[in-house]
Amino acid sequence: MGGERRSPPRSPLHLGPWQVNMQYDHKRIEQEWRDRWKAEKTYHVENDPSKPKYYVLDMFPYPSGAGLHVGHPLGYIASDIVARYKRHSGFNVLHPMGYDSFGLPAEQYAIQTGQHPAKTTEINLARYREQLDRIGFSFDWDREVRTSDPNYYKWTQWIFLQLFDSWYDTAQDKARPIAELIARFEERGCKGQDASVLTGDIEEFVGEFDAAEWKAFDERTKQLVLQYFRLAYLSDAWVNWCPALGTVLANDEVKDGVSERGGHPVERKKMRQWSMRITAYAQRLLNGLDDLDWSTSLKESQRNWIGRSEGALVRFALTPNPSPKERGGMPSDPQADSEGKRNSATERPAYLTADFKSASELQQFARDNRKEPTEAEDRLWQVIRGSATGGRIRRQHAIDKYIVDFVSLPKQLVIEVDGDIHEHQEDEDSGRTHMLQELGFEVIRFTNQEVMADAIAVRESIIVALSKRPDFNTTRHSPLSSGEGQGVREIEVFTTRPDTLFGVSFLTLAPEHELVSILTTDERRAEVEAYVKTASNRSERDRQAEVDKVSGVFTGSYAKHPFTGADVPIWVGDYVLAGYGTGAVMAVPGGDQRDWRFAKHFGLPIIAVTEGADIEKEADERKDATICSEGFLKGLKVPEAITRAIQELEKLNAGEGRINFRLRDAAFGRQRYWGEPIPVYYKDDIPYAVKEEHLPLILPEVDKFLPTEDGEPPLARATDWHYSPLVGRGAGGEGHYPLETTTMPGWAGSSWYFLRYMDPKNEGRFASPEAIKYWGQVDLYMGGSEHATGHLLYFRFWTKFLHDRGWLPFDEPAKKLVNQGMIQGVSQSVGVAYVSLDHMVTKENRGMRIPLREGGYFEFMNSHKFLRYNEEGVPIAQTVLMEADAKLLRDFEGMNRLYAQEINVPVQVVVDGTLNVVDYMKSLEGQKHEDAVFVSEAGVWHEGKFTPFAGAEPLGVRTKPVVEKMSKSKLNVVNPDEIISKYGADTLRLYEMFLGPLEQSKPWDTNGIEGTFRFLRKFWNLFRISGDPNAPSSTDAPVASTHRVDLKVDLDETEPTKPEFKALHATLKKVTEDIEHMSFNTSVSQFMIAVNELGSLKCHKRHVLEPLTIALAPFAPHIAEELWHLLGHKTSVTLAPWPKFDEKHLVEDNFSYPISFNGKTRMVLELPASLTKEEVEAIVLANPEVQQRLEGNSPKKVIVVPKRIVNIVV
RNA sequence: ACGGACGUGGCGGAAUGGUAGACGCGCUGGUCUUAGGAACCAGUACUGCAAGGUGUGGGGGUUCGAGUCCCCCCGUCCGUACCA
Repeated sequence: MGGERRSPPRSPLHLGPWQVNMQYDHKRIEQEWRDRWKAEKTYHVENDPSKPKYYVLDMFPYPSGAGLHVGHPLGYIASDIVARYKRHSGFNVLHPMGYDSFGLPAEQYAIQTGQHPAKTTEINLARYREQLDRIGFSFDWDREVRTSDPNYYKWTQWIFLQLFDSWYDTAQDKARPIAELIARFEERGCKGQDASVLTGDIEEFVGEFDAAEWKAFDERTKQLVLQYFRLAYLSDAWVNWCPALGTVLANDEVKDGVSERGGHPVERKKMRQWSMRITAYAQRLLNGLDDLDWSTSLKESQRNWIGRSEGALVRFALTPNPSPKERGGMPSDPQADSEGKRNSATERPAYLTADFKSASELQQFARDNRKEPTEAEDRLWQVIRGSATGGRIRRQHAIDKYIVDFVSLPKQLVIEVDGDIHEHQEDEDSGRTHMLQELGFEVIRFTNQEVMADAIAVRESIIVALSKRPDFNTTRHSPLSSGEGQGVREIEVFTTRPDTLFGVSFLTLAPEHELVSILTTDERRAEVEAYVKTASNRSERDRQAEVDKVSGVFTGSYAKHPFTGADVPIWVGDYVLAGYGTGAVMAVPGGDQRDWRFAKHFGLPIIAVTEGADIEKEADERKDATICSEGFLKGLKVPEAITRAIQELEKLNAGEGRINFRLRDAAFGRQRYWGEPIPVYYKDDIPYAVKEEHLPLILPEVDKFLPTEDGEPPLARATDWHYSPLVGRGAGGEGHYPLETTTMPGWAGSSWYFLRYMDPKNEGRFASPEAIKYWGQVDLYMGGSEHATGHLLYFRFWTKFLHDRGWLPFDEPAKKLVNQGMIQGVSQSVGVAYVSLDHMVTKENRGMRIPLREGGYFEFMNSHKFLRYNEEGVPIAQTVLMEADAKLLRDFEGMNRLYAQEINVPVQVVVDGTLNVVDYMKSLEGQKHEDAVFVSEAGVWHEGKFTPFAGAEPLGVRTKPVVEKMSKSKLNVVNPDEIISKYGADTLRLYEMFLGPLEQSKPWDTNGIEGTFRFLRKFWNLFRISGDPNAPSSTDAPVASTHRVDLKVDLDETEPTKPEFKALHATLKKVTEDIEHMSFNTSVSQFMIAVNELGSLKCHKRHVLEPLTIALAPFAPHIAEELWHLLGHKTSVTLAPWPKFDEKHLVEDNFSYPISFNGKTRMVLELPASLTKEEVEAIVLANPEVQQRLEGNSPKKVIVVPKRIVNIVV
């Protein structure tokens, strides 16, 4: 194998056996140095506190099976240059690499092939590593981490447990151990502020209780209450369910209604689900952005994703008439869990993200409406609440005109507890039961005595009854209303413009809003239900596509305006999103264009709210307008009016200032196999943490990677998926409890990996405090902008959390972040048409004609020569490929029964814009267009034969280049391995950097690479290297042996001349500055300039070439290392100190002054650089050419900027 | 629609408010070669025979001086997308 690497350079100069001029042989050099670096652990990094540290990190790659294309290493090369540069500059540099090796693609592949994902992942990693190794990165592979390694995910699980064991204390504004919350409950219970649950997607909230009540709760109830506070929590939440992938996805994993990976449709589904309370950190995630050195676009993306908006929550009281109380419903219990549909992350005051009633309001409510729940009801509630029955039971829920005791909505099962009242009202009860059955509900009844005697037995009966019911899971269609245990009193809306309150002419509810059915009057019910049904049947995509269509319907009900007391009609409209704010808006057609369009469409009143608005034409959304509404806001500017309106609302207890976030809590459980097991077991259906000493909880073996027949996640297939706190994981039995069967999402492992690199082998902690203190934050984080709202948000969230709990001294992971741009591919496209049979053989018997570029036609005659036949010998449609020339295509499209389009052909079979037909045909063997007819300007190809038009030479089909994303499916992928074997890794590295600014997207053009390759060869030749090409190469010797001795340099040891020094130091200066500014394309240019200059100066001096070699080392490490050793050094160039540039070599005696007249440069005068302004002016004006240009006029003004320019104003 | 980035030769792209087009590709001509898809030399924004003139998406402004700063418009790309 060494022999092959030693193969002679492409054009050896046959000067004789000895002292041959040795040409740059990248294959030999690169292989040799890669081996030696590995053997000598050149890039090994110690945690060495005596040296300043620098942490350069690349975003965690997920190695798919597809392998790298030339776009992938771009960021790695840039970060490697910085890492190497910092090392030369005296820093101890941490520049690690590892793999995000859990994930969906490997699992999908496993399902398809039956192979264990660990195995296919291993293969992918090996291939990825091999490709990385070829590029010459300075990674310390001893620090490699893999998220799927139990030694790694042990700590991912540990962090999960920390989150499970924490709650967010809004007073201290940080996460605290849950024990502190328990202590607080024991001391003062849960009241007011404390009772506020903080979350986006959670739909329940904790009632108030005092210390005594807390202590009286049984263990189960306590645990259920704590669920509402934990940062990792289990709840019934609306999730993005992807049926094709069989799992839940986080919001950032869904794009345009389909999964980001694979593009499968995603639907909204309500599921019991692990979530992460990232919403608690919304404000801090926002604030933290200000101090980060990240690109503005990335910070903007995060700001938009978090979506903070300030405004007010306004309560519109409902007019009495249609309220359920008056319609015969029973009064309700405000202390029971109030659902109040919180999809929003509405907060108050700072970080509270759930909606909740203010204490005063609750009390008032309680006074008005309190219904003492019977003891039996309460008893039963304690045992069936939450998820005790396997699904959620709601209490005191309004159905049609009744309020039932308990109901399971998905199962449409009503549970009634009959006390004395019912016994006296049997007639009425049977009517009620009948009515509920009409509505599709089953009703089961228990007596007070039954419940009091054995509530658990009653629960079991309920569970049995539930299990017999089909799963309706159609909450939004059910004729249900306001939520658990609460009569409808008001509608809450969120608005950013409370100053426009006087312009409210109607309210609009989202079709999914829970008040819709209860507010709908009987005469409007049919219409409203039809509308809601249509709206809900439309997919997210349809809805998005039809944003300009106005639709809606009136419910028949009215609300009261908080200021004027006027009746405000309540409408339903699908322009209101259920998921944002409260799912209801106050419509101000005069101030909001969406409301305006709705009002215009339905003829609703449009009230002017601002001065100077032309409300007939459009709404006035200006934020600097003056309010014109009569009343206390009149004459105020918008910002002042907002403040004033909020004050007035608060006075009336009709609303208050609010901050609303768009950010939702993140779904954390995946119904998949290939991920970290969530270290939780269930006792009595309550999740408990697996003990730390039992971590890692190893991913179990399963027979198949598919869900079970009951739809349980794959982990449920494992036979040993039980846990005992005493002995750990086991097969079950006494004292063993079932373990959680969902696994963590891909982002779990990547949210903290930067910490593990600091101390990757630590068995006692995720990383030692010393290592964390030393390495600290990432100094440079390099990666793609596609992670803006996913990884980078979770990454920051976990860091802040670990900081809160005292594990980290900093609360942001990466100070500086750079997004490398994409390298785009250049696709080559041709036209394709499918010519139908009847067109070919009929058409007035003329056969098929193809119009040609220069006019005229090529005719497929009636010979059927080009027809394709199927097995029965019947001719079928023929594929025709032709030049992707617009005219040609157009002509095809215009012809009957033809279908024409453009397709890409592999870039490998295109040379200089011409498709090599023969190669292409070969690549298509057995595929779609295998027997296509190719029509080019010169003739027609068919079955490998060329039929020329008169006099034409055989020619391929001309292709059209299109710049687009580089991807396998677009057939435009350029593989780095091919580039490396032809030009070497150093050339690849230089060229990728040379292509353009790092952060910009730019197309890859392999043709341009020759320039950088030539540069390296020229640089090599400056060293005048000679040797014996037949001498044994050190590549045949053990890798650790000393460097080969058969090459030598012929350098000039004398002191460099001034121009030589200048060429060197100008380069050192520019390159140093450019690396600091990450402007690598210009540093490569500068190296080229230097080499060109030194070449024309015929400079072969050690004192010039040696520093230049060090400066080149970060960019082209292999050649630099080789030359460094040829210069006589015994240690790696990596250890050489960075050469300092000296300004004195750049000082010129003379300066060529551009002389401009009125700013336009007309001539250049070389003058001594030491001259003062006045001297320059005098000399310039005395110059005859200047005089000639002045034509005797004296200049109005002369501007002299020393060593820069002279400008003469005439 | 909103937010962000950007707009310079045939192409990728240079240019602290100071000679626009560095460097590279491509192209043209030449040298050397059996040959060139090797190497080297020269040229290459546009226009004009030339002197010269014109040029950084368009228009306006600030300045002695604008690719660069400010305002308006046009266009491209990337996010987000009825967010109240």
